[in-house]
Amino acid sequence: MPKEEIIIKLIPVFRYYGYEGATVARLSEATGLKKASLYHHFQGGKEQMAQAVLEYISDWSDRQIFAPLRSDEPAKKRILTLTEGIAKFYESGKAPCLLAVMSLGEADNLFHQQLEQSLKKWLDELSKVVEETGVEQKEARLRAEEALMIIQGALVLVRVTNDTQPFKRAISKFSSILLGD
Amino acid sequence: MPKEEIIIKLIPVFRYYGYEGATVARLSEATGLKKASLYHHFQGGKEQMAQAVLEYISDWSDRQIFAPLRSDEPAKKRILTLTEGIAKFYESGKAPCLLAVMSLGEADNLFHQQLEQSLKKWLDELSKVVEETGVEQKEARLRAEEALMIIQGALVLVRVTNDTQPFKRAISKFSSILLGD
DNA sequence: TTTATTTTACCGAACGTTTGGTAAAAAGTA
DNA sequence: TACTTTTTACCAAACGTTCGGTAAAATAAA
Repeated sequence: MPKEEIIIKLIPVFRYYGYEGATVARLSEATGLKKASLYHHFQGGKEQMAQAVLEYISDWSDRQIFAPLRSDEPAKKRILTLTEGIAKFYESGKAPCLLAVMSLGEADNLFHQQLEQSLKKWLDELSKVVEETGVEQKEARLRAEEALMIIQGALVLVRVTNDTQPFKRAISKFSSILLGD
Repeated sequence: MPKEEIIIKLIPVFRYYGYEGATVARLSEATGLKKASLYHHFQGGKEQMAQAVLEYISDWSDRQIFAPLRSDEPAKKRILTLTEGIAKFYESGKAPCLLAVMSLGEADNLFHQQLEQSLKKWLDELSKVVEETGVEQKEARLRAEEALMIIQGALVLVRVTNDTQPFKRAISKFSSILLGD
């Protein structure tokens, strides 16, 4: 099995169970590979699997989220495209955010630095495109921050209520916050 | 040691490590009681400890958050008091939300129903007080929802960035969302 | 044949939990 | 009151299970 395919199958386990809840047994079941096969591909064990998943998500974001955000289209249109991307990224609110989930417990000790860096990238990239709509730096930063908060908060609400409606409203708010209504 | 004192010492472990990360060893260390002593107080084991913690937080919220929200003061003032209460509840953003943390992994299977009920209470109580400021039901509900999202999202941002500033801004937004600016 | 991949079988350590017990407090009895 | 019994609170040690991880053998691919 190609490594990328393995990683893709690992992702939802870390996403839904968190680092400590993502046992090697579960990771094995999700990939269809026996434990020892996983250790063949990831000699660093579970930590390396999580690392690979984080890197994969990071690369995926670069390609699917951030690159389109720097296209030559008008800033406002790029923000609307981004909004659709976010909805897919979080599967309409049904998929927890890996970043948020990994910022708890032991995982935070292991990965804090890159989690922080990933979030910083989100803030930076969002800020930048908002600035390009003619908003000054400070205000743009605040809007990026609030937009991310709304999404992260929506993910929690959806998880607890089993209702994706709040996420849809959050997605709508997301773009209106960035665009300033 | 009084049971309440034990529960209070259990809380931060579940809050910071999540259900699966909250090992009995950690719970033992946090309380100062040996494992077997914990099992003396909680025959249902770790699951019962988490249950007790959830109930304690629920009761605490009733007394410290929701009761003041139904006082005889003007609705706007009650909302401002609530805002201060929230800030304390989450220790200015440094303490993760137990509800959000327990909505992941195995804990969600065990406690989903009461987590859902707790969140519903937050939405209901917030909606109600917003309605009392003269806002119609549907709009009040949406404001309550957005206010909770902002707080939940802020907790994630604070956790990842180690910066409580976003939470302070979120707290400010929280009341302005409920009050309609 | 050589190399890469997967599997079975297994390991020590940590997991949540239970056992068997001590010491002190509470309750019952005289 | 004093004595006995019961209950409560706690702990050291061990339980069976599952954890993450490894070694050697079997299989597949080149």
